[in-house]
Amino acid sequence: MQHNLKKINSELNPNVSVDCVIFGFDLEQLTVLLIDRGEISSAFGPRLALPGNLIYDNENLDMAANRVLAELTGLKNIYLEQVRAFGDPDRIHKEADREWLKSIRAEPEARVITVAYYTLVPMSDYIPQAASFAKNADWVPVNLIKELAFDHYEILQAAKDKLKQKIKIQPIGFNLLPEKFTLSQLHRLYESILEKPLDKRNFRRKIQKLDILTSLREKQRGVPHKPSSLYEFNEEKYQELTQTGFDNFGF
Amino acid sequence: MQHNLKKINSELNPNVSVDCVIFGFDLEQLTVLLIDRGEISSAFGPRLALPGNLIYDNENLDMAANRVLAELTGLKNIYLEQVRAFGDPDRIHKEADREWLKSIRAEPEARVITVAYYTLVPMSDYIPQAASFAKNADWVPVNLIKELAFDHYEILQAAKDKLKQKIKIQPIGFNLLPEKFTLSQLHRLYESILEKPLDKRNFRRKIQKLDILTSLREKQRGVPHKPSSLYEFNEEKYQELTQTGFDNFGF
DNA sequence: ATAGCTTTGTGTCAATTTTACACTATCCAA
DNA sequence: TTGGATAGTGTAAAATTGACACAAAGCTAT
Repeated sequence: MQHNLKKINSELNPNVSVDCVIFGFDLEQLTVLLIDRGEISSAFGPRLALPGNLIYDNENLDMAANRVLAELTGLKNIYLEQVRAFGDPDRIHKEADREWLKSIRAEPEARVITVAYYTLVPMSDYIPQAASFAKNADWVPVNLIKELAFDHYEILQAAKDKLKQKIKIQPIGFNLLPEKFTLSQLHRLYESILEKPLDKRNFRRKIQKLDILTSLREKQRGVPHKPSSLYEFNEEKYQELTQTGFDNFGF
Repeated sequence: MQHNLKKINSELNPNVSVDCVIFGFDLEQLTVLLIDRGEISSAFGPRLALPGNLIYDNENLDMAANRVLAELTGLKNIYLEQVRAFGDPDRIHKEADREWLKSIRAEPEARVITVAYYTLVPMSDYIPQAASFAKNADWVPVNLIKELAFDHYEILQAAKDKLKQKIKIQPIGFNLLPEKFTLSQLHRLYESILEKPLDKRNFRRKIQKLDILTSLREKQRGVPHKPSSLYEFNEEKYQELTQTGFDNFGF
């Protein structure tokens, strides 16, 4: 066997990982999919972490993010957008994190930079109980998160910021909702992403003007108040819109 | 000597590099600072590349970008903003690039992901002739660039896009101008960043309303036309503005 | 000195967009 | 039937945008 400077394909690269910030929306608030790392770490610090892992030497970053996400949650073929790279050499400094890495990595002390991705999925795409292979992933309301493993809290904040920006430029929020939804739900969604209240009437007017909603002849049932009508997302118009691009959807 | 899995501090990390997109403005058009790689590569492909290099294992990415920039151009203490990571395993596929790497790197075949940064500097901060240590860096008008080494052309485009976005949200363009400048120069700057014409009167109106310019009692001299008055950038007001944040500076 | 070239600097009006704001309608539960 | 909850709706004032043209000031060449 020769000098092994040139790495074999399909070998893990000990220096580069990807982490995924998967946003959901429970119709009340923004949530994010986190991995419970279990007892090993709980004695020291936060049990929760973003789904992430080292990349292989022969895969590009986008593919790696997709693979890791699939491995940890079963979510497949999700379009993930890059947030940015995080590369503080000290980003893994908590004792619990070091311990945990020892249990799962060949080179736990290697310096790792990570590339963060984010995306939006309907929460129904991932249901914890049903995902047997999932390593204890679960949705957690973003507001309740006070700390995470490694520098994942910082990553989460960066992803939130990116999302805030993005939603002003593209109508991405729809990815978070079920097929049929109400304008109020959409309204709450925007408010929880932007973290500020939006005037109801003005919001509705603005959304309607985008002309990407199809009003269904259907209403909510069983709610203890006036039922709201349901809408669908008009994919065709949406495509047009993102093609031509619209500069300003400022809230 | 022991098994050397744990890397020594201050060792180059063969897997991670940084590249810097340094924008300037020659009062006519947007420019970018490129390194001439010289004859070694010219037989095969583009001689020009972004300033960049591998990071050390013990430095964070932002610091690495700053160090590399200083080493290659002498520019110091520049605030660099991250664009994103680029990690296609095939991003170094041109023959010329491989040859060049062999001449400067210990592990030329290692898979490298790179983290791109960008910033804006007044062109007067870097003057090629004066920089003896600089490895043939020079300003090149962005419009003239058709190809670059590695995937640097793609990186440049991504940096341009980021800049376009950013300038709609923050008045960063001022970093590119000399201390005293005219509104026409600022106008041209915005046009060349946004790559579209802007109505002169409307532009001026909008800028003035920001209230971050101080009109000097001074005019251009020696120009073969009506001299324009010079302005200074009012740092105090600017700070206020970025603090409070302004959502919409849409052109 | 003057004619010609070049760029600066300025205002208005119409159309659009934004903001602020309050009451009735509809369903369920008690 | 009443009370509680949320849905749904319009308008007027203010601010912003977009389109557009001409006189003023300096230099140069004659």
